[in-house]
Amino acid sequence: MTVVAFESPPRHSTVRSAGPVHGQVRGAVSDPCTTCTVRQLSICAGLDHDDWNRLKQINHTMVLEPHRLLFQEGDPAEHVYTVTTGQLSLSLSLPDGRRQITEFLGPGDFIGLGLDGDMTHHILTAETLTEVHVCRFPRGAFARAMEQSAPLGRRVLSFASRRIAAAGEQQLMLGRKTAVERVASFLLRAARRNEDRGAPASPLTLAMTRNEIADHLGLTLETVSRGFSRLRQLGVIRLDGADRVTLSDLGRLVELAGGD
Amino acid sequence: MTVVAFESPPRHSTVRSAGPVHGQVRGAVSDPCTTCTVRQLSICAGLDHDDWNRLKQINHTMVLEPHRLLFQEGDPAEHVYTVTTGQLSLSLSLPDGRRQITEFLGPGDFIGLGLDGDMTHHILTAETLTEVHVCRFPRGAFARAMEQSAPLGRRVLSFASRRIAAAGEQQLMLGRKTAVERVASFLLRAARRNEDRGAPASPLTLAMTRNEIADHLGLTLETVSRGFSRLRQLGVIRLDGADRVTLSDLGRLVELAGGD
DNA sequence: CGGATTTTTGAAAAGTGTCAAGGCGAGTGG
DNA sequence: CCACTCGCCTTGACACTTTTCAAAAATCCG
Repeated sequence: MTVVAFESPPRHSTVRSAGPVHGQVRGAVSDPCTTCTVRQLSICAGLDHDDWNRLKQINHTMVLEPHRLLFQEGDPAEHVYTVTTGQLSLSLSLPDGRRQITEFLGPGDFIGLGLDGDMTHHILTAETLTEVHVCRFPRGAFARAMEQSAPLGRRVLSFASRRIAAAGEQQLMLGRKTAVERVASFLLRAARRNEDRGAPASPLTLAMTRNEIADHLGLTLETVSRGFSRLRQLGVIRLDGADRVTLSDLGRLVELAGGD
Repeated sequence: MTVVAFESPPRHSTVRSAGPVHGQVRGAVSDPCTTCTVRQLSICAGLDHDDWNRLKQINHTMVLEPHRLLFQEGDPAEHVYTVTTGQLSLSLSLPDGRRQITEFLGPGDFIGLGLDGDMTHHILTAETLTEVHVCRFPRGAFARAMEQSAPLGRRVLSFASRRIAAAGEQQLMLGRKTAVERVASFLLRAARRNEDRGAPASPLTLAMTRNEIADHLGLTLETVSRGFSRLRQLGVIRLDGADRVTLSDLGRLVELAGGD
């Protein structure tokens, strides 16, 4: 990533440690999907059996190591993906390196839908946080499957709608919340995400570093760290290592998050 | 809008002047569309003639005065709209009144699509800046029309995609740009929007107040004003009154916007 | 023209970023 | 098994940007 020096660009999220590896091979591509079971595809997209029959012919499974790029801003967009295992980040960057992570994705999420027909290149970067398994579909074939199956089309539009709603929340957070409120909001969303998957909300394990959280919350890693410390002092959370967080007072956490 | 006092919520975007009127009648609803011509609907959604035939039966025209709410967060969402004339804002608020305007809309934009089937209530507030004309469609009928017409479906998904892309840009701006960069970005987007409509980019007329711009950029109105002044001092823009802006050096404006 | 609203500008305060040092934990090699 | 190294996290002190509070200037509109 080229770093261009401007007059006095705030350092903020400039990459402080070496960037991720981004070699020729971006992940191992297995043969047409033998590992992608109906259950997995169902996790992917909530598809019914018919949809699966339509899609199973065209999908591949990919396994990516941590800290690999699935694609970058500007790459040609030839595929759509659904995550089955692991977590990754979607981000946008300014020419001088400042980065904004728009979303953390996990099992069940689509990647690469934020493009209509004329847009042939990715507008953001997808990077793995952990080892990640994805199902990959050629864009065209996926679009055709979508037009043949009204339920699939609805599901995709519904996913897009939820992304727009989430983007609005994120904008409210970035534009109007204080540092502590942002950290609290972040933990709250992580907890709700756990619950949506049927997992307990409370002892949650973060797959991302303070720096990545900072790039998501529009803060610096130091401020994020101070946010965690503050919440700990207030008795709202407990930290067992940097990545294990127990939420001891959810009601108060909601208040501290801006009450929403 | 109820204002709840918390410990020490930063004032930021708290409404400083009286809120907008929000009476029983939110706009005059005319008879099934006589004023909505094919051309207008085409502006609305880029629809072809068949789509128009499908939709013309179910749409109404509404005319709204400036500073009226089309709907609010929490209102039941029964309709979808397209704007034919005027401008309005979409916003989200925290319980204590802090507000984030996620988008300014104008002719050709959809309103109310950010909801899937299960979501029956609006998650944001739509407020007119100027007099606004919209075409209104019952949600269900619009959804049915969408499933019958693949082009319409594609167009809606494409619109959703562009919104997601725009939301990403906005998040990058809110999370990572300085005050001056935000103001510059805002002007640049307004200019590009003009160009997209075939209008000249340069002498642009702002329909929104400094306070509304501030709520869009995640700043205070004072900081926005200082941003305009700074850009004027730098010779990048010229101001004829607060709402008429001439962009005298577009290249430099792009640099000042973060170079993107 | 005059009152109200909005915008601009100034000065002080607050919040967050920057720089710097030290700590903790995981993985490695002796 | 322990010491070492490396990366990440935490904490402190200070600087800087933006907010807050206040007042003057400009603009709008009857």
